[in-house]
Amino acid sequence: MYTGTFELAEESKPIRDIAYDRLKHAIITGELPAGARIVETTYAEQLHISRTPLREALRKLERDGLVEYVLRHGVVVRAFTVADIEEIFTIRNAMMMLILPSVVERVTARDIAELRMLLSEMDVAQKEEDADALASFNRAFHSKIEHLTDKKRILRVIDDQEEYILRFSAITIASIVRRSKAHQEHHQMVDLLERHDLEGLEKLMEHHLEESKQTCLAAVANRK
Amino acid sequence: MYTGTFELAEESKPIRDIAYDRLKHAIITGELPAGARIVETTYAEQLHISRTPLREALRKLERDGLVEYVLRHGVVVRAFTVADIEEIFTIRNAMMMLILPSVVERVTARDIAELRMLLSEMDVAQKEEDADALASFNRAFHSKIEHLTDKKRILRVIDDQEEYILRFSAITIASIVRRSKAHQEHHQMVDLLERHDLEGLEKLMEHHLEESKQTCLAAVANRK
DNA sequence: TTAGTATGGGCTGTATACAGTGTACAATTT
DNA sequence: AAATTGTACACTGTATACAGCCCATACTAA
Repeated sequence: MYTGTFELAEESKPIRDIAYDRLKHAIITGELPAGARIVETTYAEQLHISRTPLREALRKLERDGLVEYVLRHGVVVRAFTVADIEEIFTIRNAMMMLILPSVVERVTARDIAELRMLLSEMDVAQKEEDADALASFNRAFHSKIEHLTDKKRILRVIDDQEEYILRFSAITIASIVRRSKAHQEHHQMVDLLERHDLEGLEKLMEHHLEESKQTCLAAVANRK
Repeated sequence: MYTGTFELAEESKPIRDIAYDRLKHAIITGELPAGARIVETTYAEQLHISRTPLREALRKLERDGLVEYVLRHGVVVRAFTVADIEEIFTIRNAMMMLILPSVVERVTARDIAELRMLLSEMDVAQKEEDADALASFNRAFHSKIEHLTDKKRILRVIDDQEEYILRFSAITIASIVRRSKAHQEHHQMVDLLERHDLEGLEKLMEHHLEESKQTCLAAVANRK
């Protein structure tokens, strides 16, 4: 019986999806570190729900690859190796190159305006060194660009891969604040988009992702 | 943290995974066509299981993108458009190009022998025009080559995409029987692998996948 | 000690009960 | 007849009960 334990709106979604979001968030923020075992009864109690919707959430996380299922042992948060990061960025970069033509082709003046709006907010966050704000704006910025494509399936692959590295965003963004070059690159991207300069954008994006990967790799190395 | 030990042996799978496999198979073979609604009670009864494991299977299929969940309406088998096929093959091809270097590097004499064994079985199936046998051998052949890589995540993306087009394999394989050139190409692939000829393999694979895509597209068009 | 063996608790796997919502269709009204 | 309301039914959403496995711990025997 759903007694309104989740007062935080989202009435439309089933509890299992709320549980899914919560668990995913916990994994991404590191609240649930790699190797942590997710015991159904414990988390069901903690979220004030029954095991049924929680288990359905776990099955989704399992297919996402965020947790690993061990027969008759439940699920465990999966660990990440350097090789994983390498592959994730390889995939992401390749997919990005596949969608960029459609992005450049489809971008409108309105999109540019919206991106510039985001940029100005990022300027502030950058100046104030507000890492949290910058993290969310950064994600929104990249997401907005990617979603300009009409290649839904490729986009899905990108989003999927992005999910994995979100775990390190807290760390990597902190260094982006320092590396203001990355922020300059965001401005350049919008300029290139406005000029529909595919080739320039390809080069810049590749460079940008490469730098991002290096930061990510450093973050993973430091974690040990 | 989970530090215990557990049996690595492949024991009996949970019912939910059996249900998952069954449903996936039903979707792939077309037994459950696009648009078909999967009613929990009906299928639970049919598989002689309760709704709980069935629902967990559905959550997996949902994340796979094979079915679509509608709030308070259950799941429906998703449809495929021509654009979907285009994208799937675009992704598959790009990912294939990413793993081929590692495949060429890692392939052993033993692998070549095993592939040749598969080929000889395919020769028979080809001669006897046994489409079913050829379909499974064809899949095994490609799977074997792909799994020579050590890039597990990229491989996963390939496998995921492959899953989608398996639905059309029955149709496409039938035409492969006619197009014996595709079968010749399989022989060439092994030869190129044996010679560690990356460039040649890249070209051949790209061509092979392109032909496969065309057949698939034709199959989808005919379905209407 | 060391190995082998009970045994109890914790947790997963599955079934089932029940609540609540949407839908189809009949009944009623205009 | 068209629109509206009422109502039963079908199906999903969630909770809960219960069985069985697995591991830890304790206990026994050599």
